Amino acid sequence: MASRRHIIADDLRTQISTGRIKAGERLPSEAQLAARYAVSTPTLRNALAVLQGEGLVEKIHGRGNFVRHPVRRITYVGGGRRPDADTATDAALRMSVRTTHLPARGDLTTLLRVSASSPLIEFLCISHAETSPHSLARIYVPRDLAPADGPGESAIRQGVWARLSELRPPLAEVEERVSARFPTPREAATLRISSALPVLAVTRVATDTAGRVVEVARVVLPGDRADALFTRHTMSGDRRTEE
Amino acid sequence: MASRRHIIADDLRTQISTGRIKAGERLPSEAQLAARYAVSTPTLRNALAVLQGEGLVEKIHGRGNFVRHPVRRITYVGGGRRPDADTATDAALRMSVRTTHLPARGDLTTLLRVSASSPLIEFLCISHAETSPHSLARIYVPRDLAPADGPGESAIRQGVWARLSELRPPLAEVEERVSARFPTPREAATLRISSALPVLAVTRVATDTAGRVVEVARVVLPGDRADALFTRHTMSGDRRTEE
DNA sequence: GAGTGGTCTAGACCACGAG
DNA sequence: TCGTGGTCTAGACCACTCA
Repeated sequence: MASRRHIIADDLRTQISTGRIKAGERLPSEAQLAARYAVSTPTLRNALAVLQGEGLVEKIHGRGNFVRHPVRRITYVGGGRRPDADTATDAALRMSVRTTHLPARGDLTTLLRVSASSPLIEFLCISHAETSPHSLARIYVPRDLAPADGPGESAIRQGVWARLSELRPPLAEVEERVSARFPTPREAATLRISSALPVLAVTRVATDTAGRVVEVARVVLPGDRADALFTRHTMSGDRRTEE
Repeated sequence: MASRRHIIADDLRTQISTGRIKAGERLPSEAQLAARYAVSTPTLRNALAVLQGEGLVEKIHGRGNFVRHPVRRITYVGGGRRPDADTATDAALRMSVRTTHLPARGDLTTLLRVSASSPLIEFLCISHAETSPHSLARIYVPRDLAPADGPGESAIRQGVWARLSELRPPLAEVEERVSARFPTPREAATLRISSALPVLAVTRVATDTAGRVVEVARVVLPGDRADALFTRHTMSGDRRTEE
């Protein structure tokens, strides 16, 4: 029942958790490890894939396999009107934003409840922490809701979200659909992760009190270093609808 | 940039979406497909893994690869006090429940905020729809909150959740942490999915108005056929705490 | 038992990163 | 250039399903 990859993964896992291999250290090369465990390279790579999925090991092409620092987990906080995944703690993450004008098409027309070719603005946000990118968000807003084109990239960070929050009727509903899947080749390249590692994908639809969809966001987070957190406070006396 | 597996996956995907291969149909055997595309079996299997991850194809050991019916998606509804993942629509899913008494240990002590070895009850819930199992939930409740042992399995469905809902102070907070990861070998065997397919894992912590943790649930859903849905209604005039 | 997928082998060749 | 990981090959053998 226990396949070889799991036996090897278990062995390496205990070596990591007991500190025999320390965080940040490089593992021996895959060829060396394959020789040590007397398995072929694909099998050894499968064992490493298990550890990657657990967030214990990070592969870097051309350099080697590294033991991950266990702390580095991102938390996407749901239910809000945040532009992007935020770490709960440090705000010291750089974020790059690229703005694109485009017509509505495909799923977006359904989600935003607009007609095809309706003008949209896409904000493509990539946040980095330290060296590696770690979240990708594509945010779509009907163009008439977006701020004027003038201010340029730098103003977006405080600009768009503040305006959407304050100049518009408050949001009535935020709906977030979360799924676990593999990244598209495009997403894998952008996030610099293996396309064999699962990602957490969040599709967020925000509706204002008038029932208009004011924002659709597609957030992709690497599964090995991110969680999504949803909290619901039930006021006392508030009977939740049981349906 | 386009690897062979993706080229093959793209070809099969269009054959499926254009209806040349219909839902429910069996694909040719992997050996036949490998011969047709002139690749080795591992490469062809990688191509099928891509489609599996997209939820288009389901492998059944000893039988073949089948085109999935696109409708069959489960939705886990967050924020509630539901025992398990429910389909939004049909209640025609069988669920088996196994009850186990066990002492608190590991993460559970932290999550439930009880001391180690504190008595717990575990409800292991497996829900089936049609032929295949499609969700696994392990629910942990402090033993003094659980109903008397008497009623037996059959009463649990309406029993536990009704009691927890009504006999106790109402829940004050439900916190759900979602992650994308690979299943443990145990989970893969229970859900009858490949251990190479990502799952959506939800850890739900429910707290009552007295601040006591009354339930911890670990829900595992196959990523290729499940989403989690979280909805937040913001009352007009209700300024959400901006952190 | 025949046919299927699941795992593994022992290499090969290509792409990336660093000196 | 050299060592690294990324992808692929052409088989082998085992486990599962069904007749």
